[in-house]
Amino acid sequence: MGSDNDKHGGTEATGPSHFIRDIIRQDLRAGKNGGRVATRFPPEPNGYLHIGHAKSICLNFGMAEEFGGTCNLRFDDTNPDTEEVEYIEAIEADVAWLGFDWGDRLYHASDYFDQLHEYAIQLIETGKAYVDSLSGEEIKHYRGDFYTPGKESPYRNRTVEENLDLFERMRAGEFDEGEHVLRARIDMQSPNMNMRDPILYRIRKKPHPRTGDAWCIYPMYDYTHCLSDAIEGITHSLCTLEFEDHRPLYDWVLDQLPVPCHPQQIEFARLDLTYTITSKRKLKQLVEEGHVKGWDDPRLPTLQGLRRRGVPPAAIRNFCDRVGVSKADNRVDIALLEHAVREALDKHAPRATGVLRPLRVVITDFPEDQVVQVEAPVHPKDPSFGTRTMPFSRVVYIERDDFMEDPPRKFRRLAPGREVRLRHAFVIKCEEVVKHAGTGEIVELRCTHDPSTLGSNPADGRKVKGVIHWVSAAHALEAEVRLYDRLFTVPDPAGHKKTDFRTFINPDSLEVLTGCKVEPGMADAPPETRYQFERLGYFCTDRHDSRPGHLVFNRIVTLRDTWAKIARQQGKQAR
RNA sequence: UGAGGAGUGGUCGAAUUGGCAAGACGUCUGGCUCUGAACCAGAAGAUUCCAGGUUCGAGUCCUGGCUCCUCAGCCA
Repeated sequence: MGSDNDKHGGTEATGPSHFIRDIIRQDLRAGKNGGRVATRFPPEPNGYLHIGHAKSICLNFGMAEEFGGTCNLRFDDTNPDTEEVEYIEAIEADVAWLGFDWGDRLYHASDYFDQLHEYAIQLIETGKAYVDSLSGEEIKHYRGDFYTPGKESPYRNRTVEENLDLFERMRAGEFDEGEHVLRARIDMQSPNMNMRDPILYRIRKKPHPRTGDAWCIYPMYDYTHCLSDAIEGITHSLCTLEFEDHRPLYDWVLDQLPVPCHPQQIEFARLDLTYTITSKRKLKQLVEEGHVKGWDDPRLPTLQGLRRRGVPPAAIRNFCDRVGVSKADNRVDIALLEHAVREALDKHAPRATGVLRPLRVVITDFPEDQVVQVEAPVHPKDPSFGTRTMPFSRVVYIERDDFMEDPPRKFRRLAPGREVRLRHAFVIKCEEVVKHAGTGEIVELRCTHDPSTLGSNPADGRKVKGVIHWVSAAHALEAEVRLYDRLFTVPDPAGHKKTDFRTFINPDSLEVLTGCKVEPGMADAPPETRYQFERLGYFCTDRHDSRPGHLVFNRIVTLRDTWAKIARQQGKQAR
């Protein structure tokens, strides 16, 4: 069984190079940073991680590992308004689950609050920062806009002593939120809005998840991030494109202060996926409005959702390697993720039988009381998985889809008068279709079997075209199966200016099937056990709802389904 | 009317110093098969955003345009 902890199965193959790898290589060749590579993954603990974060995690940890460096996990926890320990814990669990190890390098920006405060005082002393007493509204007006240069605040030229005094009193809690802020003194005329005297500290009279009541002033991202990087000795500070405009400020702050090093910020394009959304705000909306059942709903691209769905972490790592790293906006086809999932699972998932929509089949020429234990490989391509046995008896269930009374062309399954192979067992022939007297619904098939076909082809050399799966009615386990499909019906649900993304929610993204029949060998499957249900897809026992005696399976992904494609085309032609 | 980025098959994405436009996913064919899976073999699909220019030769260099993305939180 594919262990989730086999760290790097699937990421071995170093894909084609990308510009960040090239930069690091060049830096190493040039002897920069003393040959060191140090990265970090810096989440803000105000939400759950999703597939987009996975790209960043894989990149940061991946570069460190590739070049013999280190990657820190650092929480960017500078805003007590929105951040919670619950998220901190979930994020740590997610990164670990993904397969990365930060060793003893778990940090928080809040670890540096004292140092940051010290640096702020230095900035004030060197005239690079000042306390502004404009209101929020005024600051906004003074800042100007894209086309209008900003105006300097009347408080911009306070003396160092006055600034020091005010800042100290801000820290001491003498003022209310919004009364004063600490600002960098840069350039109100700058065409880059980030350089128009950005705010460094604001007053927030909120307890912090980690520092409690120790502070009532909190540093802003732009000030905190670069300094945290420098304090940790980060060499390459990888972030997404929207921070490109912030780089001059990142560099400016570091240039003003006696920091131990000056990390290089490099921006790359964030990952977007078709048929889903990754915006924190929209994810939150889906959860809170009940369109999905929580942050770990298996339809969500959150790491928790993917995990619950049954996606192996190695598949996510592999996927992240394949999407590449560039600066172009992109939307990766979710089929690539599905491919990575199938690839990982094909290799590692034991095979099993599950009948989702059972149709009763009576083998009329099979003795009532006889049970044959048929043997089947657990993994047809990997003998090390061993074999299993499945009981075969007079009454079995097959998939309703595997029988058609009036089959179309190319249908290779069961139909009146036709033969089909029951996988790993006998060839059977459909002799009679029994229907409900009132509704006309097919309730049972009556078939005969060829006793010579267990483990061998028909002696007379006739070809049996179809193979279908089955499970013995007397021995089958009952199970609930949750069929998941894409959450949205369009590739870019958030990209329609005039239409809210919620209108594209796929009404069939979840179908719950009860009364499914699965082979008895799965009776003791613990939660988070993955199988391939042959001919159907990959399934995983639900983390929370499944237990031995009460099996609940999530469909991770279907197998590639050529027949579905043919049927679709035939349907189209018929129309 | 500002600044910073980005444009390569349907989707991602490669392409030393300018030298035959990789690869993957997807699509389509065929083969194999006790999973219509997997696997194997093959195919189609590209005026490299546009227009000029330099050059024996341009995705790459130059000029001019076009389109898209990001930025006006005391969020990150």
